[in-house]
Amino acid sequence: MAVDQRLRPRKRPQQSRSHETRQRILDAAARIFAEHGYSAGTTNRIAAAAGMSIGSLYQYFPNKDAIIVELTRAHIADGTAQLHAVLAAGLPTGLTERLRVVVDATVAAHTGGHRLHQVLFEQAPRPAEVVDELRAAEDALVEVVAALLADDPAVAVDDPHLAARIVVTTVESLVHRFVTRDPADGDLAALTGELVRMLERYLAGT
Amino acid sequence: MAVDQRLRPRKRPQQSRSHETRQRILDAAARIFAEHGYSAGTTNRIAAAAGMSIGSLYQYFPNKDAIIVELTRAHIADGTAQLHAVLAAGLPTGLTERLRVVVDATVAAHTGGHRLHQVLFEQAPRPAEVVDELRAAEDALVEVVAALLADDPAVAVDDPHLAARIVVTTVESLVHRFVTRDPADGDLAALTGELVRMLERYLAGT
Amino acid sequence: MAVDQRLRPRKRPQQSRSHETRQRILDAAARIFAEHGYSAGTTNRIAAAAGMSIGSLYQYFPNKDAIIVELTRAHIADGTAQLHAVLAAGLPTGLTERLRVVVDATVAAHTGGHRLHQVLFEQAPRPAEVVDELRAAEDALVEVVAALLADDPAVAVDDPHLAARIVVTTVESLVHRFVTRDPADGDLAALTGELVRMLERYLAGT
Amino acid sequence: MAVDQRLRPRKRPQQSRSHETRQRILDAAARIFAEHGYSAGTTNRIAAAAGMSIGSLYQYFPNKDAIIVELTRAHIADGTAQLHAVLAAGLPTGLTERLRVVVDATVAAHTGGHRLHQVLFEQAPRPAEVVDELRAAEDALVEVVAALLADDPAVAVDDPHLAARIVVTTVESLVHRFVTRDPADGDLAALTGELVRMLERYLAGT
DNA sequence: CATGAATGAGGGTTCATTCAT
DNA sequence: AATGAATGAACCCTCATTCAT
Repeated sequence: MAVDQRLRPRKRPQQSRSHETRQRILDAAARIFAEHGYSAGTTNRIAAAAGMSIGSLYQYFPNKDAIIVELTRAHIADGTAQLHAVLAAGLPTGLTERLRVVVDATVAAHTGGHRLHQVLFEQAPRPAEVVDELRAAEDALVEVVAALLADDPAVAVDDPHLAARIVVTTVESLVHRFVTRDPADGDLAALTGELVRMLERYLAGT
Repeated sequence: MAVDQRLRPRKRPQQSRSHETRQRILDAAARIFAEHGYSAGTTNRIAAAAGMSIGSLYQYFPNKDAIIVELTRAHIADGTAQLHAVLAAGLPTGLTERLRVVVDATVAAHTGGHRLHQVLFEQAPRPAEVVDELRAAEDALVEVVAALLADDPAVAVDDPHLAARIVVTTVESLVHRFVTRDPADGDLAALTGELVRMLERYLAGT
Repeated sequence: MAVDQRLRPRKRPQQSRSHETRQRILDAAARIFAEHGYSAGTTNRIAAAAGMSIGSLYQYFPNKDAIIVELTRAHIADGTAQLHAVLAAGLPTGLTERLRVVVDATVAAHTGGHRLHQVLFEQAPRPAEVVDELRAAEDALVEVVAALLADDPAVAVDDPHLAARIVVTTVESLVHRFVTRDPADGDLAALTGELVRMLERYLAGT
Repeated sequence: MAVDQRLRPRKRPQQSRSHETRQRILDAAARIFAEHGYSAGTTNRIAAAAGMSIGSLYQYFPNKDAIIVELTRAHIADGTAQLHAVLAAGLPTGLTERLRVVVDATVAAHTGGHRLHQVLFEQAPRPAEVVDELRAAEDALVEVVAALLADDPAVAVDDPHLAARIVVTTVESLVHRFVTRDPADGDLAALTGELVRMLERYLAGT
């Protein structure tokens, strides 16, 4: 799995100034992509939004896709961090409550940024590298959830690992669907409520 | 709901030859889009793949998006037809068996064409018209499933309609995920098996 | 204005049939060019408006510009005929009245067809051939007017030929300007009235 | 009267270099349009004639018509400036002499650039914006001439405003005609001479 | 003669990327 | 480092014209 040469950052953040500039570009890119979509989110527009020249932008990122990659990485990291924060904050005791918390956290992670999420995960070309990272992040999460399920006496599943994978995937997929498909707020509540119920029954077994 | 003028077909198949040519273009477009993605799937490439000049292509479709729309429509029609065929063939009696059949049909509908599916449903701009059709097709399916659930004594859900929506969405989303994530065949079997189990437990209630 | 079927000969001589088809094309072209302008007046549109296939059109005219040339020729012939008709109908006796009649005839020749006139004389490329014909027609007209001026005792100009050229050109140019520049009807009357007065004073001398 | 968005210049001349480049494009466009006409005056040809890439051209003008607009504006400004220079230089006292000066100035304004003038005023699509400017420029000129006529004791017209409009239009139209019709120099002199005589008699009245 | 599907050069325009200043 | 003018391949699409049927 050779690292794609084209995507390697040109410059290491040797100085904090440099790091700030990178961040300014990423912030601008996030705004621009969310507003214009992938193909209309031109590098010139991003540079303008970041308040710098296009030439400067290319001193921090070798090409447009490298920006996308960074943005995606940050997005993954954010999601992971948010979930880990929730887990670290201490989960409630009941299974239902736990699921509720996780689903809500996922909804929160999507809300507000789902336009960018859409660009990142639906429109932009995603290099194998990022796909791998995404998979790794998900696998890590599955691992954590599997452990939780194994420890929970209320859970009755044969293969906690498989169950964890289904749960994680289902939450992620459905929440994305629900959030993306411009539902009324009431709808979203009803759907997430039923999602929790489905998972609960599944995990609780007969 | 006026039909989007930009997307109107240019030529009615006045001759059987004409109809074949349209189909040739659509087939070529499906191949090209699956291979290159939406933006790199250029009209010139499609024309070349269809073995005709770019001018000819534009005699049959007014623009690139009209091709996408047609492809999407065909895709929806295919899926719908396949599912209705399954339902018409007579469902088995047990709940588990029924779910198994539906999930398998969905997997079959995805297999082979998931690259195209990805382009159609994730990358390409989708005009409101198609979004509406897609929603209508899904709503119709939800209706059918809701009726089935309401009639089934093994099913214990409060709101069959809501349950049907969750089931349909879950099957669709997860199967797409599973198929897209190039899993080994064994994996796919395990995942769909567990998916069936989840839905079964959900619907059977405590 | 359908010709009574029973009265039409069953078979026409090829020549006249061919002639009618040509005319159908020219009529259609006049409509299309007037409505769409030169470049948007495509040969396909013209063929469609003439109720025939594009292939047939090209059996009567070798290319688009040949149609333009024919149309221009017809336009010139029409204008000439109209003016000659006016002259043949017998001019009034007074100089003012005569000028009035000529100006009105020119306005009439422009009115209604000025969109086509514009296309023919402003947008379309005009081959040298047509330019020459146009000049010849104008020269002939100048000749006629010069003779009239020479015979008219009320006219006091040194060089009737030169005066005729100025008169003809002025009438033609200004009427075209007035008609083209979307004037209110009142405006047009005032302008043509003043135009007549200018010419009258010019010709009457001190 | 909102400025047509499509025609807004892309770049303000932030550097003097930039201003020169704009001018280079306009000069090249003037040459190309004069030589090839509007539709055959392609942006690529213009860029090539300006010695730059097509991309550069589009950094300075958002589209082909914006170039036409700019050229037209410059043309109008030139003509206006020339005439105002003549007026400011002090008109001669006699009516004939004054007319002579104005006609000569108009001829001078046309000479050399009449091919471009033809493209600009006959072939190219003219946005409402420019039409308005053109009309405004003409109206201003009419105003000035009307004042001159009203002040001149040798002038005997009922409505100086209307007379001024006729005079201005006539000079403009006929000079354009004369210059366009590639006459020998002698011809041009004779024609403009007679034009002056016509206007003189018209204005002097009986 | 009529048809209309097929052609493909060429049009205007965009945008990621480079490089001289 | 920063700038932004310059680049040009590539995109989508049009339309006059041809030619097999």
